[in-house]
Amino acid sequence: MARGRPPAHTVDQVVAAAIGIADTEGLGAVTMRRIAQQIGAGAMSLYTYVPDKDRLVDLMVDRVGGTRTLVVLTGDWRTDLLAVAASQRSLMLAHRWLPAALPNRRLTGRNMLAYLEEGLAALEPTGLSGAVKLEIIALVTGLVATFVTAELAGSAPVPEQVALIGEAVATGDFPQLASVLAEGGQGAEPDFDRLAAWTITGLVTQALDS
Amino acid sequence: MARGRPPAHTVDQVVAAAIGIADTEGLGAVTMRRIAQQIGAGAMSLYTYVPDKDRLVDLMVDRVGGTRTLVVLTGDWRTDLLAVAASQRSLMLAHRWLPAALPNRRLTGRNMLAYLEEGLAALEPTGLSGAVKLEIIALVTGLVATFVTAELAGSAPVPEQVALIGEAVATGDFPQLASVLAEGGQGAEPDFDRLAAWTITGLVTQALDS
DNA sequence: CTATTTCTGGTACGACGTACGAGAATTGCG
DNA sequence: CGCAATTCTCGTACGTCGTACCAGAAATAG
Repeated sequence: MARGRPPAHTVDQVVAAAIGIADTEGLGAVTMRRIAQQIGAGAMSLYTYVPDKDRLVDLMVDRVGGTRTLVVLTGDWRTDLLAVAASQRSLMLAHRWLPAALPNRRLTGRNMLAYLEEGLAALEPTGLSGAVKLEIIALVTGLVATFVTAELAGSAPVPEQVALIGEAVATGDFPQLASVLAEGGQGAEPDFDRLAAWTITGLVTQALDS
Repeated sequence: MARGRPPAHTVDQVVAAAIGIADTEGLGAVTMRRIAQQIGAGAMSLYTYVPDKDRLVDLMVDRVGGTRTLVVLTGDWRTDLLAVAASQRSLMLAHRWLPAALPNRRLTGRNMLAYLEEGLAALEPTGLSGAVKLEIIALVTGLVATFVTAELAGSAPVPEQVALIGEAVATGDFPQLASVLAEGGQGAEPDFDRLAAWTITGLVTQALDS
């Protein structure tokens, strides 16, 4: 068995290389040629392991999903769903490209399915329908991505922007903005856990009420 | 005055053409050559009106922002902030590319500043610091984008995915997922207003408590 | 008229994803 | 052993993108 020329690499090597590049240089630096160079192969050889780049990103997402801390369920849906969200947040902080990569993904990987499974299990005590549970999970994932994106962006205003904004404010058309700029205070980091607790429990409570 | 060859177009024409393409064919179809063709110009002529494509997208975002329904403030921050969010949601539904275009934008346009101004005014009665107010506005914008994205995605599972998921489920490793698939019911559309009310109010309440 | 300024758009370059196909490396069969 | 069948490798090449460059066109100022 195992006829034909033996593969010089593996799918996992390809995906791992891609993740490494994304982690250190951002998602934009992940190109077929760059990955190939990383593992010492020709660009076209990658297509032996992966049908196209879009699927490769799917695999990247699923693979980092495998490193997520699994949640031990308590049976209280509030606690459990928040734990799932917190676990997902850690993952996104470890791989900053993840929030940007998530949109338009196919959820076919086993680790993504495991994530769904975990969320469904957490929501089991609510007695909600499966479809609603899935919708809640999608929303929670989106909310976490939003929070993490805000967290990562921090408040780093580019000088160019400050100049333009200052100019616009000088016209007097934006009094609120003017006084905020005059304040100039640094924004305290919002507490993810508390924000998540409120928004996520709110989500589920709404579903239960309707 | 007005020396030199007169411009054959205007920035507004360029931006409007780009928005038209994005509205009908998606953000991916917006390319310099395509826009140029649309207004009957050479691709390179666009660079007379816009420094580069990234700034053009900034201008697109700001221009559609100008069509947003302005909110009449009541003085109650809950009502007013939710009204701002609802107005932003309508905008995103009218321009489905907006949620995808929003990340990494420069907030230099007057309409974006007007949006911030409106949000700040809505939050004025809370007495929160300017920095925190801005952070809340950013989060609200992100939440609305998340909800709209979920809304637009609907539940349209691709057959290919269903097959792969069914296969994985058949292993018995995902019991929750299995029973959801067996259910097969269609998910009721989540009610944006109620979700927004809960999550956004929660956001501000948290800020007030800390 | 001429010099100056400004906009136009063809050509071209270096990225990108990837189709194609010749060559290399392996196994199975005679 | 030789030879077909199979499978992976990767150089070349095409069509796309954003956009640098620059010669030419069209206007005004003197």
